[in-house]
Amino acid sequence: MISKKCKYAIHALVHMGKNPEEKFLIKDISEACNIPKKFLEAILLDLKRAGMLGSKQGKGGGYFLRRDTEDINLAEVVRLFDGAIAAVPCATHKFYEPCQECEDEETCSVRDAFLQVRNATVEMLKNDTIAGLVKKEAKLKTRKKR
Amino acid sequence: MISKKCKYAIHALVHMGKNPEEKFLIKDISEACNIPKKFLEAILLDLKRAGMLGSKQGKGGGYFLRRDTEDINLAEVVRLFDGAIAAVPCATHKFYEPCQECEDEETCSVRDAFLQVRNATVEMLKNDTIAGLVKKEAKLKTRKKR
DNA sequence: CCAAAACCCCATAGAATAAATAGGATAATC
DNA sequence: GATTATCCTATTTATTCTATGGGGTTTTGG
Repeated sequence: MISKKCKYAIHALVHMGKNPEEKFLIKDISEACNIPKKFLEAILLDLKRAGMLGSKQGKGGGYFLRRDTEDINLAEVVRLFDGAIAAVPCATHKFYEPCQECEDEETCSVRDAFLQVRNATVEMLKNDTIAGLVKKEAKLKTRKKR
Repeated sequence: MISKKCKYAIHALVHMGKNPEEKFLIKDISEACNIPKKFLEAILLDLKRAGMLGSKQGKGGGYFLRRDTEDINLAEVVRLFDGAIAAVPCATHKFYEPCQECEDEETCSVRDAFLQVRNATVEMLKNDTIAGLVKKEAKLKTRKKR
C-alpha cells in the first residue's frame, strides 16, 4: 500500500495536468480533489522541492507545473513520498537494506521472487505518466457516457 | 513493503518445504531462519489456523506442512498476513475500500493504473509456490558454486 | 503418575510511522 | 498597508508493527 500522502500527490498532479499552463491555489486543489488543505500544503511543498512544481507567493500566486506532464511518471512520485517500490528492503536498488534472516542474499529465492515483482512494477509505473493518466481519464469518461 | 511477519512466514515455509515430511520445532526454525522465537510462534500459529500447517503438542511434537508445497503460493501468504496486495484500497477485490478523493471511481485513471499493477503482481505471486522457491534456491546455489 | 517437552494463548510494551493540524513567518499584489 | 497566498516548523493523534512476557494445555516417556 502506498501512503495517502502519495496518493494525494498523484491526484493533485493529475488535476493540475488537465490544465498544465494554469496556476492553482491550494484551496482549489484541496476542494477539487477532496484533500485536507493543510495536508495538501505539505505535499505541494514536497513536489516543489523535488522540482516538479513551481510556485509564486502573494496575491495572484499559486502552484504550477514546472515539468512536462509526459515526463513525470508514477514511479518517480511513489519513490519521492514512500521510498522504495519493492516489497522487501533487500530487493531494491536505491533504498537497499540487507536482511538478517537469510545468510546468503545471492541465493535467496524469496528475494529473487520479490525482485522480479519489483522490476515488473517499476516498469509499469514508469510508463504511467501524468499526461497518460489525464488522457486515460478522458477516455474512460467518454466510454462511460455511451 | 510487506511486513516482517509476512517475510518471516515465507522464509519459514520455504525452510520447511525443503523437508516436507519432517516435523519442525519452533526453536529450530527460529535458529535456522534467524527469526525471533516468540514472534515466530505467533506466525506459525497463524499459518496453522489458515490450514497451511499442522501441529502436534507435547514431547516429540512440532509443526509440519499440511498442504502440498506446490499448492501454497506467495499471493496467499501475503494476503493472509498483510491483507490486500494492491497499492491502493480502491484497487482490490477482497479488501476493497472506496476512496473519498475521487468522485467517480469508474473513471479514475489513478485507480486504473494501480489496478493494472495489482493484477500483474497477483499473477506473478500466484506463480511463486513454496515448492518453486525451494527449487529455485537449490538452482541458485549450484549456479554460484561454479 | 509426574516431570519434561512442546505447542497454545492472551496481553501488552515499545517503537516507528502515518495522517492531520496549529500557528505563525514571509512574500507579492493592489 | 491590508490582503492574499505560499512557506516553514513543530506537534498532536492515531495506528500499526515488532517483539516479548508469562502462564496454560497437551503429550510423551520413564
